[in-house]
Amino acid sequence: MNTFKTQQFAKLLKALSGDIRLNIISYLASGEKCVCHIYEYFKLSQNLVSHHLGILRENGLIKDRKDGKWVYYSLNEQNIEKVTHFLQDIVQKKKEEKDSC
Amino acid sequence: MNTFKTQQFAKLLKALSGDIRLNIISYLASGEKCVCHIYEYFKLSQNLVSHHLGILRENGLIKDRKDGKWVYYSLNEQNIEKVTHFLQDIVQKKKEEKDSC
DNA sequence: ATATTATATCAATATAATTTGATATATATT
DNA sequence: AATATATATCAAATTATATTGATATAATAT
Repeated sequence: MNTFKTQQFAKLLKALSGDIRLNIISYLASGEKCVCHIYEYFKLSQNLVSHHLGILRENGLIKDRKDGKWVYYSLNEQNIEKVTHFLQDIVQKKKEEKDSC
Repeated sequence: MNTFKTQQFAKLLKALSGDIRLNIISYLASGEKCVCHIYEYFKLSQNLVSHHLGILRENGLIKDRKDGKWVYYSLNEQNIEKVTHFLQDIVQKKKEEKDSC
């Protein structure tokens, strides 16, 4: 079943695709946040948010920074952009296909 | 839990995020294909591919066109681009945040 | 009319993701 | 040292998604 590359992006897209996780990503666009701010903001349990942050972190979509007892999370823009570029390339390829008709 | 808009995009991303579905999307970048070509290309069962095409179609990510007994599928670039723009906006917002420091 | 081909759908099962509750770890405060 | 706080992790339960096999529909060909 096709390329390793596509499989990798499918994994990244899956990580982004959860309702909670996409909201967290959106929230982090306004800057670095510690876990407690995130779960208070969304009124979700600490362990649930921690779990979703873990998935985003494991997939390289966010970065973590520890300071005292707090862990601050922020966007890893470069990897998010890899996803947008992958999709953009597909759309672009389609457009070029059209031009050559 | 946050905005309707984010929820919608989470749904679109989920539709894109399956390994099979993302491969189909990639394949359709090279032009319109009928269902039989798609499942033969990937060596998958007809009903499985039909199911995944249904999900992509319901989410507006691909378009269908019936011709005789064939159904041809093609990318709905506009809606795919809505997803990339959504993600791009998040990254952009983060960058602006940085600039103002 | 019958048979064939392309696609979709349905029901059952298998697999995976999410959520909850409990506990562990590490840091900070008293 | 004992307590409190922030975060992570684990196991169990719930819910969602993927896959398979069987059947339905609709168009075409004989």
